[in-house]
Amino acid sequence: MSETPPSLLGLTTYLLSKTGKAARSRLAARLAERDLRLWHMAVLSALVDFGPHVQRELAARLGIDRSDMVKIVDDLAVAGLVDRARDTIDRRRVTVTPTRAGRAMLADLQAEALAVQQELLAPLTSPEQAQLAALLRRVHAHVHEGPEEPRSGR
Amino acid sequence: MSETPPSLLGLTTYLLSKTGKAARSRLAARLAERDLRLWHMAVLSALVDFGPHVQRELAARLGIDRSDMVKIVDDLAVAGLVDRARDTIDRRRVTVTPTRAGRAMLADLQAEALAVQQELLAPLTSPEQAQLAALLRRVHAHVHEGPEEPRSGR
DNA sequence: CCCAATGATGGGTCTTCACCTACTAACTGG
DNA sequence: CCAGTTAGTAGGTGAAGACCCATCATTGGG
Repeated sequence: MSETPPSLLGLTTYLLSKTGKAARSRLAARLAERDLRLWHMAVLSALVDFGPHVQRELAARLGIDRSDMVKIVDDLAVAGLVDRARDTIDRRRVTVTPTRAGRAMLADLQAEALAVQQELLAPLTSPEQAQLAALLRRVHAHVHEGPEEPRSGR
Repeated sequence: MSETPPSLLGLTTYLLSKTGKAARSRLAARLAERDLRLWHMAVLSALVDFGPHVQRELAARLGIDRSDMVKIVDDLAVAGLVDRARDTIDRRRVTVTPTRAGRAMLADLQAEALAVQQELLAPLTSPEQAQLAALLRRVHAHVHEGPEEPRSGR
């Protein structure tokens, strides 16, 4: 009765879009419990993986506008998850560093992400989950390097 | 330099979210060239797959609000892709039927979706693409039956 | 010492999206 | 034939996202 049209289920594009949306919204819901959004997690990940960044580098790495990065970093700073420090040699720059609380929070968020993942991929066996991850990783790498369309007109 | 943090790449949740977003936005861009959006395609698919629907059934099947469905059907009707007809025995109901142009358009859109799919999944071999589709189909079926959280608060 | 470039901000706009309400026309059961 | 319910419709709301610009402090080159 409430079946999805088979025409759509035959399109991988559609499946990716739908399951992706489910993944995003479920993870976002978990983050929201801690008053965080996906970008907050992305920023924390970048800081922990690659070490302290100047704000501008952070924005460039994650591909978002630097004025938006300001707000994200601000949220994280207020929550005590990162430290913002003026660079002593170039006082225009602000170096962002993860705090201990920030690292702990990231570990927490990663656990949540894994929980969502288990919930989402429940019907797949472990090797299948790994295979899905491997395939997606390759697709992601391909998509990420050749974004094709910077932004469709507004 | 603009690498994505490995912590994120290790999370299937993240990969799904990202590739899903890429799939959605690319397909949406193709549809936009015809002044259509994803829901328009979904409605056409439902009509062609399952035959004419009363508007309310359409909304229920696709899981969207009936007031939003009104606008989608209206767009399609204006574009000549569907016919709206008052039910003769219950004149409150409006039966929506795909026109010949609507069917042709859907075929067109499906071709576009396949093109996007080829572009997106280029790094994968054919059997790998099939495998990805099969895995995603199972995940989608699972996600779709147990939505868990109807809607997180607003 | 001045000027152009740079980094961080704050502010604002413009969409999209999901949801929700109220209203009208029409049907149905008592 | 009246009351309550249902279908479609119009409209509004609020959040989220991506984008863009003006401002201000700072720096570095000439």
